[in-house]
Amino acid sequence: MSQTSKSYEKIWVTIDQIPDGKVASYGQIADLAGLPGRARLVGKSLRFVPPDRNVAWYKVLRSNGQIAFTKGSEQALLQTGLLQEHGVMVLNNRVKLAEFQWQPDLGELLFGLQY
DNA sequence: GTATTGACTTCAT
DNA sequence: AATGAAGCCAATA
Repeated sequence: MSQTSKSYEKIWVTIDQIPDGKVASYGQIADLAGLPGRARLVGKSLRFVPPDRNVAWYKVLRSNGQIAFTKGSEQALLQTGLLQEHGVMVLNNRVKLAEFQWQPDLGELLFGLQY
């Protein structure tokens, strides 16, 4: 097992903890996964997600609430649709973080990370 | 081994 | 609000 694949695992597990209707930023996920400063690694890892693993990549946004893809791109539109299906309002390629950013409490984190 | 790239973030214009 | 530079670090070439 390489160190990096373990990091990916932690990232994916962390993303799995984001409840429906909430979102998180790349940096936030990196921090919660025990990888402070590795925001870009989170983005990387999402390209490496195996197909058989369901990771809610669409709940991960930039630190300012914007979708990471170019506005109008196919991926951005897809992500927008998925977010809205899950109860997150998306306006002009952005989410209002004040309302929708995930604020994890200790209970949720411990429950998720024990696996 | 060096160089470039990017699903990022922050600070400064 | 918009844009750009710098910092960042693992993956690629």
